[in-house]
This record gives sequence, C-alpha cells and structure tokens, in this order.
Amino acid sequence: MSLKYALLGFLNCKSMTGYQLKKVFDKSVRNFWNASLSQIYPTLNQMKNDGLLTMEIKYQESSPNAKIYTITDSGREELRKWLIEPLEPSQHRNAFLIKIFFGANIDKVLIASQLKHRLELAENNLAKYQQIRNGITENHSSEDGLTLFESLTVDYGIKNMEAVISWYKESIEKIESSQSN
Amino acid sequence: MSLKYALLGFLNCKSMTGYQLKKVFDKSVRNFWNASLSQIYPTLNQMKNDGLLTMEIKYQESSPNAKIYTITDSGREELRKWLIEPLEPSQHRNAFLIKIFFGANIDKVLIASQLKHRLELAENNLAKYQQIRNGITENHSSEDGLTLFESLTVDYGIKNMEAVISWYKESIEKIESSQSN
DNA sequence: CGCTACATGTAATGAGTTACATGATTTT
DNA sequence: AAAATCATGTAACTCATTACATGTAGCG
Repeated sequence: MSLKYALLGFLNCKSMTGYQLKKVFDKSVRNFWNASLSQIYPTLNQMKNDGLLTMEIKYQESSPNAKIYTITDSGREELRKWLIEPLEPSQHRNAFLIKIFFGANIDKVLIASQLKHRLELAENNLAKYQQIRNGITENHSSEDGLTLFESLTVDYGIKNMEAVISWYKESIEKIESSQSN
Repeated sequence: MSLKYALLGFLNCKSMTGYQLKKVFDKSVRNFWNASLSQIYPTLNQMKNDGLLTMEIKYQESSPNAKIYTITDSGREELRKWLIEPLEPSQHRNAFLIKIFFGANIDKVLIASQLKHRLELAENNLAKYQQIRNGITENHSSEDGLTLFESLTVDYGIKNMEAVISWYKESIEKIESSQSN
C-alpha cells in the first residue's frame, strides 16, 4: 500500500484535505501514480485511526466543510522508515505484450496498426515530459523549477518513452517486412 | 482480465491442464505476466462455464487425476476479438518513483544505495534477456528459435532494461554530486 | 526422511475501479 | 441553462496475493 506513503509524503510538506491531495497528486506524480478520491478518503480515515494523521474540520460558508489532515510524529517516522528500507521491484504485468506474443493469430496489419497507435501516444507523452523537464510551463518563475528528485522522476519518464518509441518503430518494421501472414 | 486471454492464447496451441498452463506461463511470458495456480484454477472453471473451454478428466494411476482444458470455437472467437481490438495503455503505478520523488526526506546516500541495488538487478535481467534473445541456449536447435512475435517481447525487455540502467546510472551520479544533504 | 513434481482447489485479505449519492457556488 | 469546482463519502465488484488444505510417487 504505497498510497499511504505517498499521502504521508505530501502531508509532510503541508496539511491538506483529501480533495487537495488529489489535485497535488494529479499535478506532480500523475505519470507514475494515480489515486481516486474514493480511494483517498477511506485511506486518510484509516491513517487517522492508526495515529499517523490528525484531522481538523474547517467550517466554511461558501463551500462544503473541509477535513484538514496533518501528519503526526508517528506518521513522519512511518514515512522515513519506508523511504529507507529497500523496496523489491514489482513485476508489472503488460497486457499489450501478451497481445504481441500471440500476434501470429491475427493479420499482421492489425498488429502493426496497434503498434502505430501506441507509437503516436508515446511520442506525445515524450513531448509532454520534455516540456516539463525544460521547466517551461511559462507562467512559472525559475523558483518553481523542479527539485533534483522531482526532475529524476521526469527523466525516468523520458528514458522510458524513448525506449518504447524505439521498440515500437523497430517492431513495426520487423512485422511489415516479415513473410508470414 | 487479461489472464483469460493469455490462457486462451496458450490453449489455442494445445490442450492442457491448469498445472501445465502455469509452467508454460513461467517458461514464456514470466517477464511480463505472472499468474498463480490459485488464480488459474478458478479462472479456467469460469471460462468453462462461459463456454470458452471444454474440460475432460484424465484418470491417471501414478499421479492425481488431471483436468484437461480445450478451447472451443467460442473461445477462439473471443481470443481473436481481443487481439484485434486496440487496448488502451494502462498507467502503471511505480512505487519506486514515489520514493525517489520524496527522496529529499532522507540521507541521499540511502537513496543512492537503493538505486545501486536496482542497477545490479537490472543488469542481471538484461544479461538474461540477451541470452534468451540470442536464442541460443545451445542445447536447442534453430527450429526451437523464437518466432517473430516472441522475439519482439524479448526485445521489449532488453530496451526497457537498457533504459532503466542508463537512468539508474545517471541518477546515482546526479545525487552523489549534489550539494544538499 | 525430506524434497520435488504432479494435481487440485478454497478462504481471507488487499488494492483499486466504477457507480452511486449529495449539495452549494461559480464560471461559461 | 449547463458545466465545473469544492467537498465528502459508501457499496459493489474485479483482480491478484497469501495462507490453508489434501494426497501420491519418486528421488537422493
């Protein structure tokens, strides 16, 4: 359950509501982590019960009441412990590779077109990541630039997209020049 | 539920028991798909009930009775349909990147050592994939070589490992030469 | 005597998605 | 008038892991 630790990480910077946490997620780690509100709310509740957070209700006039969560010392310790201990790599399932593996069962043109579609998506992603990397969101001053660790996660995305783009291209070529089908 | 389609893919080649399917999984697609027996058995049962497979019990003397599953026309059609329709990329969660993202919270040496550990694992994986790629597990004749589509999945693994290895190396360097901590 | 291979499952738990439910205010 | 923003949740369901449960045969 890494969601817990991600929440601790963000709350360690600033106390927030679940709703705000969702927005922070989407702005910063969306490319390698996603969490829905219907997962965030119960998790925050659980964490509060476990003593990792405290909660305080902010009564508001023009918007619904908000529950502001604050990390406790115990929460900070939990986060630190998780960050320090090595995390074994999880083998990620890749359904697309299952398709490729059984590709011989259908017309090769249909496989190639799926690869081409993915290639396009990956190229868009790469462009997006490169923009983030170049820090150039224009309306942000240089002060808002990425920290070392934040930039490393973007670099990961870039390397990853470059690798898959290269694989898509080579795969398309190999399939199209193949004899069978 | 891609497990279903993977099972259909393998059963489309040859009728098998759940136990044998597990072994085939582990020998061919382990690097991008994993399935436990306690997941395979109920899934096969469900698929039989859905008419995608038929089952026949083979009574054996020296080993337990075996349930041999065979794909039906309906199953073949289901597989074909899945292979043909585009599959939207699933955003994969990466807990390790969450760690990196919050890396500033702990001593940079502790982050670097985790990266070095991962680098080692990735280098081992790359070597393994390259051996498979070279097909040439020596005791196999060229007939046993990989089909085009099988080899593409191995290429994916190689490209992927090369990318992460490069990222690990650059990240370690950047972290170690950084001022903070 | 213990380990591996063969062969099947169930039950409990965890993680995450999707659908459902509510309701005010502000922007287009 | 419709959509988005703020703000909270619950319930049902899916997918996968881990633990539990059984039992024979063959090998070292």
